[in-house]
Amino acid sequence: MAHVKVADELCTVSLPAALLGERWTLLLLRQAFLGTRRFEDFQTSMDISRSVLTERLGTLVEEGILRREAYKDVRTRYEYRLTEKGLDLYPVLMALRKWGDRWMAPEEGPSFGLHHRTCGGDVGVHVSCEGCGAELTARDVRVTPLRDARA
Amino acid sequence: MAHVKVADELCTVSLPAALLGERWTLLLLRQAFLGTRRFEDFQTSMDISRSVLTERLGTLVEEGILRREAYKDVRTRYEYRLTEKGLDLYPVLMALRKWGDRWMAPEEGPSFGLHHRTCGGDVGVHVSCEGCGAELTARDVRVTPLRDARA
DNA sequence: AGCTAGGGTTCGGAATCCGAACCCAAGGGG
DNA sequence: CCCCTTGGGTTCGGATTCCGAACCCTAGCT
Repeated sequence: MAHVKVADELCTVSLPAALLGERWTLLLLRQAFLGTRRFEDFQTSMDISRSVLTERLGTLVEEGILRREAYKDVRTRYEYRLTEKGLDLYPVLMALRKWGDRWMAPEEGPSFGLHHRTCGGDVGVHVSCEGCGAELTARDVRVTPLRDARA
Repeated sequence: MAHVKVADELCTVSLPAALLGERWTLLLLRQAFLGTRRFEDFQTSMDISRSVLTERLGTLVEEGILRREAYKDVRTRYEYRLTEKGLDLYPVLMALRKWGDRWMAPEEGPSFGLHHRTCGGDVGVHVSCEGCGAELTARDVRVTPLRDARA
């Protein structure tokens, strides 16, 4: 594997990476998956500045990952909820968590547990071959530049 | 699911998220998985400033995700290679790519293909139950705060 | 002796981030 | 009727971080 070069603007890893690799965005999504929906709750639970939070929520809405929706509490409030596109980021967060559990876990273990709602089993994340079903690591995968490869 | 609060410093999602959510880090890892190893190659392939690259490579080495190693070319050079801890981030990158393929792919499709080296099959990423094997979405998972939960 | 290449470091200016203060609309209380 | 509170923001000045460009150092090559 000799230093494959790809055009960033067209790479389906770098596009999401640029988005999620912005400060706070991943944390914000973690909160969203934990059920946080309101501006105030995001702000206090993550300890982010209000201006930056406004901005991040804004780009996530623009990107179609969150949806801003009015609803009636005692009066009109807004909530930010994951769209289908947003929910589809679940594997990314789970992969992150698996890695965190293994390599960065504090002594006391993870701060919350995740279990299959119906059978109680642990949640796993696996990279596998759609063809033969084998579990794959980076070494088992061949990378083929499809276009725009120069060196 | 009513807005679970967790201490950030102890959460195994936010710890890695803080690390990977730093600008450039995810892109750098993508390059690493594509086989890039040398300072110059990282710099030109990602178009990152040299000072920031030095810094990022430094923190990744500190974190034990990359290893800086001297080797003999025509003379002594250095390369940055993924450690076991680094290689273990593969599922994160794959999950990112799957999502990118589905939601941000340019017209022409992804810029490179990934296939199982031995059977040629597509690479998949799945969140599933370790107990019953069922494929899981966010909705199928119950979150249980294990400690430090306050509201 | 001078040139080149890899791998950095060191600037000063530009873009981001932050905390704190402010704004505004809609109830609620007195 | 007036003031207070709450959610959801916006605005501001100062502190960080980022960036590009220039510089440095070492070995080999010519």
